[in-house]
Amino acid sequence: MLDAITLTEAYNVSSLSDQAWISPPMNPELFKVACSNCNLRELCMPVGLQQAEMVKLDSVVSTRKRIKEGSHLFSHGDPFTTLYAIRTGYFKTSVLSEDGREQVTGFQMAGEIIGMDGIVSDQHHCNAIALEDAEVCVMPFENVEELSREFPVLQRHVHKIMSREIVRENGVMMLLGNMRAEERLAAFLLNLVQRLHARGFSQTEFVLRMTREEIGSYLGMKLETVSRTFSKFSEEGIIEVKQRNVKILNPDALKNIFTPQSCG
Amino acid sequence: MLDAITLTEAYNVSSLSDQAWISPPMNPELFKVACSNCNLRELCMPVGLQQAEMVKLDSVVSTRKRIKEGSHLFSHGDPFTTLYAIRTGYFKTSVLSEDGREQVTGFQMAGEIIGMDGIVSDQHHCNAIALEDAEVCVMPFENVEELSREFPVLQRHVHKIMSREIVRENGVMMLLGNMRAEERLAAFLLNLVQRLHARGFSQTEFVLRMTREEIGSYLGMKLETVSRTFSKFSEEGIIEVKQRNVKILNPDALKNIFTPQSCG
DNA sequence: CGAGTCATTGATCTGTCTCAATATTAGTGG
DNA sequence: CCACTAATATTGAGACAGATCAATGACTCG
Repeated sequence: MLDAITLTEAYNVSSLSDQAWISPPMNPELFKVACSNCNLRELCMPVGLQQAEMVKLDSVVSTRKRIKEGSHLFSHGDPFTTLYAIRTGYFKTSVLSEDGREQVTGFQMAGEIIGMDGIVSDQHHCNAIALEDAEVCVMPFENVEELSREFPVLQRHVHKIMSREIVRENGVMMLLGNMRAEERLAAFLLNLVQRLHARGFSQTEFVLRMTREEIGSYLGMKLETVSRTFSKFSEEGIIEVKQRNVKILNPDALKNIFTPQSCG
Repeated sequence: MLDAITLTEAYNVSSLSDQAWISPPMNPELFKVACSNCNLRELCMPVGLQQAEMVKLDSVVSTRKRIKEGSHLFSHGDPFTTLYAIRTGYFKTSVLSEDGREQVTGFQMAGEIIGMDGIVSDQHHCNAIALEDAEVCVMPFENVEELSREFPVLQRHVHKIMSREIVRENGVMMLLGNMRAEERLAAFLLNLVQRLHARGFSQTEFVLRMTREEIGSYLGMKLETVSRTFSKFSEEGIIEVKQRNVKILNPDALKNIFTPQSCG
């Protein structure tokens, strides 16, 4: 069985780091069909399951589904029936206010679970939109619940996934309620890099999958402010930015942005 | 069996509305010991359970616990073992940034469940602090999970409670990311009134349990701005404010505050 | 190559913060 | 019961971070 280190190495691109601004390797061939044989199993639904349980989990995943860049995996109001595990590609989730303002509530990547917003009222509250061509595992929630009743380990894992989302959103509330523009962007970049690193990508350079406007919506600031803040970090030698390509030159400086001052 | 209407009437104070600024009736005698006989069962854990299931649920609630105003039910870093159902009193939950800034993540009242932030890492991420003397039902999470495996209805309910929290936080993100000070306070008041009404209290007048600073922390604004916005609503005849006593004179005007403009 | 989308940068404006002073209320002890 | 204190709330004046408006530049894709 692959451990986390092996997984990391399988995706590691640091040996390619002399080629600047490369895209992360998103070759679909790397992914096997079943959970029990999936490269993402250390990050995704099967975490902590025994082999026998994991084989059972394979039966939970009913189908796979491809989503074209820009199209909706689900939309506000859609009936909720299933959770989705992201295999490849990136998503954003967002909510719309009654008067049409969009708030991006998160950016999701491979191994992350989306759709939990739909459980409470059997219909989705968010929109989930692919930021690039993507593939997801369809996990009918009935199946998840049934298997959860059988396997306490899976039950606990499902609870942890939902709890993690609650805690993540607490962090976003801290960000939106208490931080200045620079702090927000620094927190965003650090979080992104940390999650990419957990998937075996470089800790220093990556390609943003979202526009300045989407970043701004997520961080509660205007796209111009996002752009200006990127430029400021760049002038200070903390990062290098070319459009959506970002290289972190001084991670410590990014972490030291945080000082108690006014918010927005 | 009491239905929701009966519950509402049991708590209704509208007949006392000529006495302005009264406190909601929080007589502990109203509450019976067991879930199966609790006035809050239409709002709390037992929603949708059959009598037999509810009797079983009684065994989940191991003990009750009293918390003095200002003291912590749990704190960041505390080991997580149980969820809590609020019987009486109000709580705030908050997170602290590394440099000591507080972000209030929510205000909770009778019938609401807190502690779910602890599941993901077996320790709490939030602080939960009583805003007045309070009483909670202690529900060891092991028990909850065990009974969930037995009763799909309870399992689904637990999932819904967590999903509801995710959706609630999405709403707060919208508020913090996209709304002006007036909109934030209006949304806050409307939400509070709606939840109080569901518990049988007046739709028009109530007593705030939290300081201006705590409201401000929750809404991502300074206490002075909270106070000014209260005064503005008051000058416009939308509400009447005397310190923590609030009377909503024109609910429609509150709902019409929302117009797409700049945020914070 | 051309049109549309996305990003950058500048100049100005404004909502909210900051600092500061005062008013109100609740709690305490004599 | 009333002073005294601490906590909380209100209000004012000025400052500033980020929004807005606007123009230009860079990239993508058919």
